[in-house]
Amino acid sequence: MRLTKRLNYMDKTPQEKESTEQRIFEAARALFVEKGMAGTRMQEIADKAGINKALLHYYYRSKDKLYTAVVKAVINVAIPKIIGIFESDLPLKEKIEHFLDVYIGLISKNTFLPLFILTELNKHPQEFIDSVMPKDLPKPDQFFKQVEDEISAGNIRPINPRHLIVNLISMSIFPFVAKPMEQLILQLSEEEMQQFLSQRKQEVREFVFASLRPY
Amino acid sequence: MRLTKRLNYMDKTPQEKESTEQRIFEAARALFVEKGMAGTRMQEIADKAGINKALLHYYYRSKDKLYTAVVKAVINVAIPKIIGIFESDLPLKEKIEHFLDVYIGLISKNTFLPLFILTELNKHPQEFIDSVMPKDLPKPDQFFKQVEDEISAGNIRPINPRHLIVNLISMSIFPFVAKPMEQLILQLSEEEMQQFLSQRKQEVREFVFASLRPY
DNA sequence: GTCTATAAAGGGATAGAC
DNA sequence: GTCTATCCCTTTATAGAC
Repeated sequence: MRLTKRLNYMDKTPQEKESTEQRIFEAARALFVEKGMAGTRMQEIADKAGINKALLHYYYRSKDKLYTAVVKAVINVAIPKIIGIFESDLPLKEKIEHFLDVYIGLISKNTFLPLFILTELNKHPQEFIDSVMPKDLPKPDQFFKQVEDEISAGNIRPINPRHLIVNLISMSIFPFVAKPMEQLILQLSEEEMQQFLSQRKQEVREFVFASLRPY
Repeated sequence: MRLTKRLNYMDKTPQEKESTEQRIFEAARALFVEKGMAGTRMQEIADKAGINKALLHYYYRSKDKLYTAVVKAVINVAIPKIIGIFESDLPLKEKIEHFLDVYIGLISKNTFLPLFILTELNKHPQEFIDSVMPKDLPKPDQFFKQVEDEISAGNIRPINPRHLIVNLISMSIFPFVAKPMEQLILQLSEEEMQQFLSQRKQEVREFVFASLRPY
């Protein structure tokens, strides 16, 4: 029985590529993210991984342990990725554009992921704040300083950089997560909605830059 | 056996206040919203309602029917409430302020609700678009016109009103739903985070108004 | 490591008394 | 309307052969 620790579930060392353990993990990840812990059957995971149910218990002792492994891996990959973008060396406006590019691109292809992470983090908030924070989590300090410099230079209006980050993330992630809700509210057809979402990147960019204009 | 239709789960006619059926519904609502359909046990619902498991099946024939009743009620209350605010008779800026007031107030007390609605709507998007849309769903047309009038009058810069609504909703709801995630990203303590969220109303107001300034 | 077979527990649903 | 007792299918977990 093995219970391998893996920080990044996307890591694939050449030797063990497509090992049974990995196939199990990947199948579990996909299903848990889509249907949640309680909504996923061990049998489904086994089927998707192309192996037998008993093997799941051989590699991961219980459903609970398998689930926990998935949750930790997913969150430990996603959070640093978000922060990482803010820590690049680009100038502020390019950084914001880059963030919107990468983000809106990623999310529109991974609809389930944000909801899964949000739900999970809400279920055990303290656990993750404790277990993830101590690590090598990058800090958005550089971004904060950059914003303050631009304010001092009179290039943008005064603004609390933390709220700016939260506004950016909110306007990038939420519309995709809440797509069906918005479709209801805005009364758009599927095609119109698709069209609407494809405009987001440009619209958010314009909205934010307009807001940052100095008074 | 009864299967009462109730549009608003907060309705309580004086006579049947705290009827068994209502207590069941309310217990089910609280648990389903918090833990989802698959994550909630019929036994839990019975316990919370202070009655026996068999009674659940007496009032609602199956778990599935009970769940469906809850989901429809919750969504049929929430969506019109969101749109309703945009249809009031206030001038644009007051309307935006009113929206932020009501919204940020409501959501900060009901953390689970938005995630539940989003998850549900993502699971059966078309079903709800069909079953909710035909009804008396108010349309945000008045708000759209109002925005266009202000643009024509030169009071605000040109902006697509749909994106404005989505920006407002995103910046209001998301930060509360994603509280633990933001705590990780911004590296704030629980108290600092509480403090941060209490500033949201004012910050979003300022951010939006700054963005709407004419060029 | 991987399988088949089976135990053990969990949980939705119903029967029937009151 | 409400309860107790019980059924029975589903699902997790283990035993043991290969």
